[in-house]
Amino acid sequence: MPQHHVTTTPATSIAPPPDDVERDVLSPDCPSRVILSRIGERWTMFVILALSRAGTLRFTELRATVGEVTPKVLTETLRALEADGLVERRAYADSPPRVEYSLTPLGTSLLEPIAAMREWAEQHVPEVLASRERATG
Amino acid sequence: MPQHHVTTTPATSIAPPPDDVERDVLSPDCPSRVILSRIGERWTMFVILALSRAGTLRFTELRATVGEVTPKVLTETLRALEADGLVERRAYADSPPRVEYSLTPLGTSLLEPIAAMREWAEQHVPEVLASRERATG
DNA sequence: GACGCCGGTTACTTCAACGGAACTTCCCTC
DNA sequence: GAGGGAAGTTCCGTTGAAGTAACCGGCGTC
Repeated sequence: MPQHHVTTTPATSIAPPPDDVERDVLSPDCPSRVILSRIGERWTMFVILALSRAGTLRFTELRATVGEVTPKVLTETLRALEADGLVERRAYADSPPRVEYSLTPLGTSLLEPIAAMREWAEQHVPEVLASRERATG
Repeated sequence: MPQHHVTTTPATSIAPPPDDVERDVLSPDCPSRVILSRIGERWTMFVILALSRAGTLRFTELRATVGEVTPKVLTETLRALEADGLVERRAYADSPPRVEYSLTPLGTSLLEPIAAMREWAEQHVPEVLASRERATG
């Protein structure tokens, strides 16, 4: 007895022609969403910042910088960054194998907006955390 | 590199005292991670941008702007943003109920780094997507 | 007195991210 | 020929965000 023909979640087409901002941010191709969801992933920022300071790092060096990422997850992170053109992977046919990772120019250019976000974060996240605590803890 | 008694996966405490950048970005309280993982969530940017343009919106207005978010998820998103002090929720004892959402000053201040990120995204995400496509598609 | 609206809630399911542990290949050294 | 090191891969399990679908409570209207 679906009294509520409220179509619980229909809403398709109840929206007035949404302007570009709203539509944009919902699209899987929305530029902001593409990049924010990438750098919002657990280990992405770690890799980018580590490479930005070191210039070039090998797989095990990246891993040794923090003892808590498993090789599987680090590989996934690096492959994603490589696919996005943000990180370059250079493999040498040495033995033992040697693979070096570094930021591409594109990856380097991302450091600027990241810095802006970091600045805001360092200034304001204490407020955010305090507010979060007030709301139940 | 003196220490190569590096065991395969334990890695707890093999890391040399990491400097602040690396340690920081790993902490759950790392300012950057706090804010990036918040705005990286599926609907957060939508809410922030919609409120920044409209000033104030009611629950159903937010929902109507795009017909694809369920009330449950929108509620969760708004509650999280409210707990973080980024969004303000004002409920009126009217009938039918009326609830208005708007950005707090803190939430408004976040628009600036978001704009920087959006600018980068609009300039460079096409490259990212092209690169992604090259890598298998 | 059922209907509909608003702003939700509750219960269940699905999916991708993340994590743990062990195994692999190639070559080198002991 | 045992072991080691680099850079992974494979299998499996957990978790949490997101989605589906349905229900609710006050109130004003028909």
